Amino acid sequence: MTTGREAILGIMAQSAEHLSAEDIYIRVHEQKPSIGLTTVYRTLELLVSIGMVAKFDFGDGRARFELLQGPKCVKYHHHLVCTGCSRIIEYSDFIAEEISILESIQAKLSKKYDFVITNHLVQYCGLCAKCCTEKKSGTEQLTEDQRVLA
Amino acid sequence: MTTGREAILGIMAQSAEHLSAEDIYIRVHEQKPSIGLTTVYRTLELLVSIGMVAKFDFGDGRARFELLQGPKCVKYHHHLVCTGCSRIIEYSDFIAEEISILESIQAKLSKKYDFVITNHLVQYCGLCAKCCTEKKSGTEQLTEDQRVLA
DNA sequence: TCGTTAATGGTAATGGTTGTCATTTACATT
DNA sequence: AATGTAAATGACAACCATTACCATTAACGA
Ligand SMILES: [Mn+2]
Ligand SMILES: [Mn+2]
Ligand SMILES: [Zn+2]
Ligand SMILES: [Zn+2]
Repeated sequence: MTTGREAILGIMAQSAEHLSAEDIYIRVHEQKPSIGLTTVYRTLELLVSIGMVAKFDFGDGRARFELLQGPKCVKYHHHLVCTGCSRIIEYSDFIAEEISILESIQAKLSKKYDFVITNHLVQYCGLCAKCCTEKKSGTEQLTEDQRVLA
Repeated sequence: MTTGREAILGIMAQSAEHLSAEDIYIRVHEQKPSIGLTTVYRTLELLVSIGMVAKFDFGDGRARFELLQGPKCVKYHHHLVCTGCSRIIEYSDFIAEEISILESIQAKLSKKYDFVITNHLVQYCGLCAKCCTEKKSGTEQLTEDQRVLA
């Protein structure tokens, strides 16, 4: 354990969730300017490999990371993602009923296909209310543009 | 609908699943060399936007696509992914019990958070039997190397 | 303090994906 | 069939998150 790794873990423990590697780099850099972006990537890779950090892809072209251990950490991270604005809602209301069935299926899959299953991913994708109305008005504007050109 | 789009759809209908954009480009190029990679990307984007094709990220750095409509297409694509060799198993055995609870939760999430939810993603991640043994022996070799150097 | 190994950081390279723009195609109209 | 217009296309360049490289530095036990 080095000072750089401690600083990165500290940032992840106190910051909001779903940070990108660059997000973390910027915050770590503020309090310890000697740390480079490469080290952030390497540390995150290490933390993911030992199961201390989860890596997600929400479709916006960069990976997102969140701490799995420590206070105010939840075991399961199921997400509701807006494909319009990349807003992420981490719901916990209906997790319980999901978990039991997911774990049951995990056991069956592991046995049938001879896999060592380490984790799973559940993600709902759609549009939030704001993006939904924007998309509608956006479509209207597009047809107006087409009429102007016609 | 253009000839290029028809060719791409034809390839996706008859090929194995989980093709990357370049996979599709290579196959389309064989039977229609005039089609470029850019058109493949643009067509896939279009097909995804109208819900005819699903786009997945299995963590190997490139997007994967599969047709959602037509014969031999299933409605739900839940995957078991090996993080070692990127092998993908599309299981269908235990889907039924998943679907009902996922749809129930989708309805609750949609109502509570005011989202229009278009699809969801379920993915189990782990190591297949082959990669699991390789990883163990790989670790042993690594320690042997360390001993040789020591 | 010293020595060895692992970690680091700056920078270049990688590679999937997207942007640009001149040219071609599709298709409705004549 | 010929024509006109908007959409689609393809070659190429640009983008950008991530990774590779390598000389330098930090960690840590002796
Ligand atoms: Mn989360
Ligand atoms: Mn599939
Ligand atoms: Zn949104
Ligand atoms: Zn494998």
